[in-house]
Amino acid sequence: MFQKEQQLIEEKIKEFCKANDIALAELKWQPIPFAGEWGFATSFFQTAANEAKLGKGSKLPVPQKAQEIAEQVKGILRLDAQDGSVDGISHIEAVKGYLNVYFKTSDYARRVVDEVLASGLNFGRGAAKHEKVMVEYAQPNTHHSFHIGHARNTLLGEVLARLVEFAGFETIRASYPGDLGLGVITVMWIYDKKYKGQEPEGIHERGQWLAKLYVEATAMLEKKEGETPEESAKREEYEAERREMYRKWDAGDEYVRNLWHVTREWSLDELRDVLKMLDVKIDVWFYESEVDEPSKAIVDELIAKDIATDERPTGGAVIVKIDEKLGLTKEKYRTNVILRSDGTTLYLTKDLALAKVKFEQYHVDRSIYVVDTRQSMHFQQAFAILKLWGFPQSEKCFHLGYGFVSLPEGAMSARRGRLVLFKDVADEAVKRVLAVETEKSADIPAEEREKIAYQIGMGALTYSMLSVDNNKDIVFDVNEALSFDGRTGPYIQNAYVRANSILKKSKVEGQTSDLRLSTFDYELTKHEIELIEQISRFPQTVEQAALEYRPLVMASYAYDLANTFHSFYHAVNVMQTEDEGTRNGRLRLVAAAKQTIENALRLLDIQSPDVM
RNA sequence: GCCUUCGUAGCUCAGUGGAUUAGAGCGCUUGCUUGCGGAGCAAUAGGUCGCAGGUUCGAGUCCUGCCGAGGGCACCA
Repeated sequence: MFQKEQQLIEEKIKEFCKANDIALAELKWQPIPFAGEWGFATSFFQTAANEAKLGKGSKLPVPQKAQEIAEQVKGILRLDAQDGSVDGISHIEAVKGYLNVYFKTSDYARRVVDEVLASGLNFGRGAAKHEKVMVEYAQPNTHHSFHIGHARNTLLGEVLARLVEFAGFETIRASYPGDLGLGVITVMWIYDKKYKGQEPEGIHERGQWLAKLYVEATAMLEKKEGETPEESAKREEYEAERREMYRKWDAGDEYVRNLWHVTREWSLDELRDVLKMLDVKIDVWFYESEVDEPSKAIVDELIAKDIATDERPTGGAVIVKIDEKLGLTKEKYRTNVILRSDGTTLYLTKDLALAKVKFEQYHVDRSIYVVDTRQSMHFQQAFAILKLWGFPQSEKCFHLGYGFVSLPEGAMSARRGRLVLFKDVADEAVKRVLAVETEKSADIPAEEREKIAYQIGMGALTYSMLSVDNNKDIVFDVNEALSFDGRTGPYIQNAYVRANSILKKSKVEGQTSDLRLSTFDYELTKHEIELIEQISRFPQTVEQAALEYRPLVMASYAYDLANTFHSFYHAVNVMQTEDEGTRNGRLRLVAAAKQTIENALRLLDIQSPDVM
């Protein structure tokens, strides 16, 4: 925001150092980390260290030397500032080896608030990056149900997509459901055997029913301790039936394929509804079943290019000796199979084929995979093979791994049906918020309450998933996830509601342009200064979160911003401000804060309710 | 054995090269509602940043080793 002034000062420092033969190190600017006033700062420690190494100048310890340089620089800058050549700067200080350049508060406040209100929903949006990013997430298996672990995956992916999109990248959202394999066949087998023709009412009931069938089927097929010969025979008979169904599916048997299509659609109906609940709009659907057959073609290509080794003639598989092909002497990526000896494909085969499609058909420059951290080896191998294959994009492939979500009683298990379903948690969230609403917000019409309860409840759940760094495991506790106090989604939403409430009361909602004359030339309190400071950091936070692929950076920022607003709210009473100019300035500041909170929440896939 | 993630307050977690005194939330203790909605604010207590070396003017942050925990290592996904 003050690049011009910063540049000017930088020039003067360089001139000074050149004239005085000081080996100036690179100037790194940062905001002054003290509350109450703002500006930018740089240190001279590196420069002082350089001088010491060269044995030049006074033999002071580095910190003192840095301070000496800072003071000298301050000396020359002050003269210029008094000449009026550095606009918008109030004063300059040399403290502990740092040069602090302070802004004129009224100028700074006006610039920040003006920019936010002029940009609105686009405040913080980055300039076009001219690169295409594809984020792959929401890859649950069909014929199961969407649980809380899938929710973490989907929210991380969606927020990442929103971040890179807002930061200026052209963004494609991709989903890759696993719709084939033994788990899928198992559900179809028991359905066909025991429940043919049945179909529960309701999208979620029907999807969840499939997950229950899987549990039942697994129990029927699992070997038990001390089973009788009759039981063993029964179990083996079931197993044979399941194998036969898999064979028929593979052979394209019409009946089995039809059964598969119908039941798969039940799962996808449920998935699509969950995504709608999470406000996620997927652009491209890659089904595992659709990339399976085409992926076999790339195996031949990799053999022809001498990247893969065909050991089928000796009864083996098709493998890639990754380390050897890369010329590595120490084992790192090792060797992996890309085609089984029986000619069927693997996870890796399909991911390689899919990557090719992403690069060649979708022209993706950066490819991000939001997948469980346990698969990091798989992705390292896949990216290494893509590099061997000659795709320069392999350098910009990124696996956003995340720790798995478990329950206080242990890991979730689809086989045993020990799952916490997303839909159940969402319903519980709404129930809990409604209970609070009824108590605290009796004035809100009943028909509105349900909608608000959903926004708040999902805000709590979503924030709880995003406020932990992605590489950490989460032990899911409903009471923690749906907490409304402290560092939570509702806390941030409440800051938005309060800002909204002030604006509504002051009747300037939607016509803040009438306050354009406010110039912030009154003495700002430290709470106002901190709020403006926090707001001004939003654009760089967007940039950082997007380039580092870290939703947590934005989640932390949103909390800090809300926290600063809540403090401001208590310390400064806007409506009771007597001086009209001051009150108008504060109203504009509240409008800017409201806008920034809304923009931050939107990036976090959390809604901003007007009242709560 | 090799690779990888991690070890910060009683608990859950931020902070990953620079600024007094390492920060939040929960929990504990205590104030604040005749004020724009208290899902809030303010204050107090609580830390040899796993251990030991090293690099650096400067290390919770980088490097090495050790201890402890999780995850992964060719025909599952």
